[in-house]
Amino acid sequence: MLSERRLQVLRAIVQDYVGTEEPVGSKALTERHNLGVSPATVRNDMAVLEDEGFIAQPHTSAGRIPTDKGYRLFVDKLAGVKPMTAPERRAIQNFLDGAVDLDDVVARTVRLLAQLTRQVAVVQYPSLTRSTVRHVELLSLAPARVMLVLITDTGRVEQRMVDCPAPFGEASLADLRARLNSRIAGRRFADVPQLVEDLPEGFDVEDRGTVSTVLSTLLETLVEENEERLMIGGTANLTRFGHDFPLTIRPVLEALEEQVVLLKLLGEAGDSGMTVRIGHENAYEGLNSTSVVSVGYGSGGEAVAKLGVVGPTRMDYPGTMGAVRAVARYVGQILAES
Amino acid sequence: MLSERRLQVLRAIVQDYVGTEEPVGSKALTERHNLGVSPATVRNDMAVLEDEGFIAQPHTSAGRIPTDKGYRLFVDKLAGVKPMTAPERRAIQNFLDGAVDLDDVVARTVRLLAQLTRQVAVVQYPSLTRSTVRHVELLSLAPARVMLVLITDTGRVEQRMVDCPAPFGEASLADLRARLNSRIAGRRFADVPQLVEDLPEGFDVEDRGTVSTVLSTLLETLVEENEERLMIGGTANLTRFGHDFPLTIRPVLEALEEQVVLLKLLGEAGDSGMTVRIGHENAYEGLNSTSVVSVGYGSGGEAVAKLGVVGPTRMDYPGTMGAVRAVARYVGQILAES
DNA sequence: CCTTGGCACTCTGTCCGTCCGAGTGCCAGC
DNA sequence: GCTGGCACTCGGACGGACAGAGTGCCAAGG
Repeated sequence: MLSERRLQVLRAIVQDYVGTEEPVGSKALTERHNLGVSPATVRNDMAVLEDEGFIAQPHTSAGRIPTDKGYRLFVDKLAGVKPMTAPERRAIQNFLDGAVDLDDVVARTVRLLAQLTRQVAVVQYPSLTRSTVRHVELLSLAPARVMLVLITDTGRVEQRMVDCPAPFGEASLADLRARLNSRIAGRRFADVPQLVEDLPEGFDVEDRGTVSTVLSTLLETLVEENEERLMIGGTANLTRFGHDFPLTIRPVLEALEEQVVLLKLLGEAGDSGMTVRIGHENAYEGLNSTSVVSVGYGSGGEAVAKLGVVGPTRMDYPGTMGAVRAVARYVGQILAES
Repeated sequence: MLSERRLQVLRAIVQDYVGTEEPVGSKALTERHNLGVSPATVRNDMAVLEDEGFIAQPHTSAGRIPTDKGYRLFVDKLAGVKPMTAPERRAIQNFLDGAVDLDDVVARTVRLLAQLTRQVAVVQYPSLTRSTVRHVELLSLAPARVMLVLITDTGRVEQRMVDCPAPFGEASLADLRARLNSRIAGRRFADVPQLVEDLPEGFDVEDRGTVSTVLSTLLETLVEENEERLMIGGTANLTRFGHDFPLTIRPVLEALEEQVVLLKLLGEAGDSGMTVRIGHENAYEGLNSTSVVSVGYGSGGEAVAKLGVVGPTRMDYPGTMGAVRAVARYVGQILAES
């Protein structure tokens, strides 16, 4: 186990490196933080920290920089979450309050997060699986063509075109609409399949084909759209990444374009509380030099989706975590109100 | 007026520079293109081209690179549009054919464009102004709460919550729904306001307030959502921009985040045919070192939105223009089918 | 009048050697 | 266990020399 002072040294190294982006040496450390010991002592501590794998030197006779393992320790043990100041909190609330619909809420959240953390923000749309059906609407567009519109309690709307095997009268449509809604309105998406299982049986034989088609499209929508969507922003902040540009930034941009990758990334993060994935802890290779800070958010006590930021491993963890947490909290409030 | 050979020299300079990214000199030119004259002659021609502002040298005794004006001339007079090959066209069609809804069409188009041109792709969602109403649906969510769903002929769906001044019965709602649709279904958005102007008059006094509220929300939707949306992709291609990275790439990323900027950019482009804006021709400063190639697309003969790519001024114009044109054409077809 | 080969000139990028400073590891002494 | 001292290493900056690419200009030739 590392002594208290060695932990302090590590903390100091992380803080300085995050600030200056330059390898930090023993002398500079003792000057900026009053550790009460001489550079020589710090050097000894650094040697130990390096042996243990918490820090490394880019080349002989350069200062030390934290390793992923070093950041891990820093996040777990040495750093708290820096709370937002009151004015910041007010600003967040004001900014989010202006949103008019779900898209707008998500868009504003992305902007806000990117601005607060000066990093790349990722916000997942509230998931369908955990949300409930508010209403299902069926519209007849042509004799054998129906549009299915699904409205969720989070304000999300999905629509699908259904080509019916046989013409379907207005009366039957109204009937189906009524029965469908009485069964599934207010219910969770996950429960829908079994709730509608025997629905076709109540209809005339000639309509059953169409009813089944509509239902299977509905179920498809639930599953397909479960491939959740997300929105990203603040990519311009990538330019602050480092000096060895193209190489670092390219894979990150590529990862950000692949929603699948990002969704997996968020999915792997723990369900409750804030998750910080540092460098190589990220399964996706392109993000091996980045850290991902994410947290769930939701209208009630339960998380319906996640949001977070992607930044260089060399980031201000306490500040970033504070911002992410605060934004998640306020977004949850906004969703609960609407 | 420039002689035929001088134009050829300019064309050769543009082609070589686009290929190599390096200033091109007289000797290299005569070697790669058989102009039938000596380097010395080419030098004279280059001096003239430089006087006229078509090319420039980064520093004395370096080769020449085209100026914005040079690219302009190249695009207008010297280069055609390179048509896609048959396999490419098939690939485009196959890829777009798999789309399931409007979002998917747009998403696929963005990917495709980015991949074909290896640049940043921008696709605007089909505009509401020029499209027509397919159906308006009204759902009663609570006694005094109505959800308005608007479906366009391009498959776009917009929804709005309406808080009514007074409770509104199901019968009245059905009545309104029927009257509304009979008036505006199939009509252009621009015509809707006057078509519904006197609609409240046909209702009972106690319902008129609600009807007006619903109508004004509908009109708002038309206007508000006219702030068109767009999707971008291929930002990873920005890493191929140039060597002087952060400075070049940053403003571009910023511009891409500002949908307003992009929409204005597309909006300024000519309505018919392909538009190429080169370097400083772009009003937005951050894009002064980029070129934007855009074109309208639509389901019928008429353009309902635009798509295009953003890339370095040093781009393969014929190839890019060919790809943009081909994609626009196929997207139009897909929209027409659905 | 246009083209051409020749020539002197001007830059830039690169290579190389030198030097300085920051930082280290180790050791002896407190 | 801390500290000061010391020798060592290495990377980055500086500067001069050099090669190469490219130019502009000029005089000669078609």
